[in-house]
Amino acid sequence: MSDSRRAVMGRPRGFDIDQALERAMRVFWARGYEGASLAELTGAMGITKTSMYAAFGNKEQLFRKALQRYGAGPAAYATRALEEPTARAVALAFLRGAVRTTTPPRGPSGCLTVQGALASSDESRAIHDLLVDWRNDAGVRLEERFRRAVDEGDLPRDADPRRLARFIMTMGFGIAVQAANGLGPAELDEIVDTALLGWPA
Amino acid sequence: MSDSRRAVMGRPRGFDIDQALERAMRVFWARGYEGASLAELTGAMGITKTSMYAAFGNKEQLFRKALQRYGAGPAAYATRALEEPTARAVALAFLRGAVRTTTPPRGPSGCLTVQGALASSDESRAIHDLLVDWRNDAGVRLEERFRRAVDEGDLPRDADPRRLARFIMTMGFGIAVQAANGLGPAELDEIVDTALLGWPA
DNA sequence: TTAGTTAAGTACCGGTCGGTGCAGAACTCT
DNA sequence: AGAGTTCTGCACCGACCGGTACTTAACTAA
Repeated sequence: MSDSRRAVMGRPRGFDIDQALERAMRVFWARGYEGASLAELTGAMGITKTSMYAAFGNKEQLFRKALQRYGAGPAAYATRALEEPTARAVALAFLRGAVRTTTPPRGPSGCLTVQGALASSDESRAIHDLLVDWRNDAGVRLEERFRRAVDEGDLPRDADPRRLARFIMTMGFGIAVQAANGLGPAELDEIVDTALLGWPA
Repeated sequence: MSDSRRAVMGRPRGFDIDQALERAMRVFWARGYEGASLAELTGAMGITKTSMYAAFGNKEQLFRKALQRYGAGPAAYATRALEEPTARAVALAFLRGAVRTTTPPRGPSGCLTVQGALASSDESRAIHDLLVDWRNDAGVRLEERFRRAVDEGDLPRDADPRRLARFIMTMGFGIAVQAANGLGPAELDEIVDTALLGWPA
């Protein structure tokens, strides 16, 4: 491994592919999949359409790569939250993370996976479905974590892990919309506190 | 008033303008503002582009009329809920209404005001802002209702009406996303029950 | 019948969409 | 140096975008 220093043939790429992807991700985040035009994407990436196609394939694959990067970066809080010791701490960390990510000091408000393609025309059905799966996967992982919490006695025996996970996911999605509506982190944190008032002891 | 039977000059309109608007609304609901093309809109409306422009002005005004119709029709639950006798009943009616409207037996899943233009390119910024205002207005009306509930002693003196309203709105938005994700009314009703567990006595 | 008014259908507008063909530039390998 | 390989910039593609000019159809008023 570590061929990164191996000399490669041909003209070397004239731009940082990671930085270009980061910028594309932010455009998709702000505009959604269909709302982001190639002109705006490549403009923000600082490269031409030709270079984008050579490096990423096409717009759809660029979005898929951007979504991967989003999951590993801004949305990593969702995975980290699962490591908290109690179900309540998981829920709190998850929602606080959602608040932080959807209200960055600079950068787009909201959540890429929600803004990406909630509604869309037929051509981008593939992206729409990809995002549905992405969001549902996050819910399933939360559900499994809560199920473990029941096993560990950290949640009451009669608690319904699936239901709790869906509730937390619903709050997360709602937070994304509220962030797009202009609410800031302080206001959203209040909402999170309110949501957890009824959390099973 | 009631000039509807007055004879009007010129060739009579060959389609039902109300029905056409209803169909346009459903296309916007499913596709969002930008995702709905004139071709698809007029196709569903059963008229030509020319007739649409003559009757509604342009795409943006068609959307505004469709949004009005949405507020008076599918989204009327939001206003009706305010008439419930207690704050808790208001919250429950609001969320149950959101569930029903976002999961119709036939017709698009989700909420038109959320799917419409969460993320969008610059050209449709006007529609984006219109929807932000629409959603925020709904929150303000809920807040006022909860404030009244505090005055009437129906909510505890220390309850924060704005915070509660924002929480309920957040749940409503989240429900819209979950509906778009494929959840059905039964599952969403469970989520609503979970959300109201911590509602102030 | 004729003039005036409004709607409908066709054919078209410039602009932008995502995507490419091609020539040349910049590199490695022999 | 020369061949082989890869990336870049420009010009361009057909398709579709929202929107419109113009002719014709269908009505009322005189």
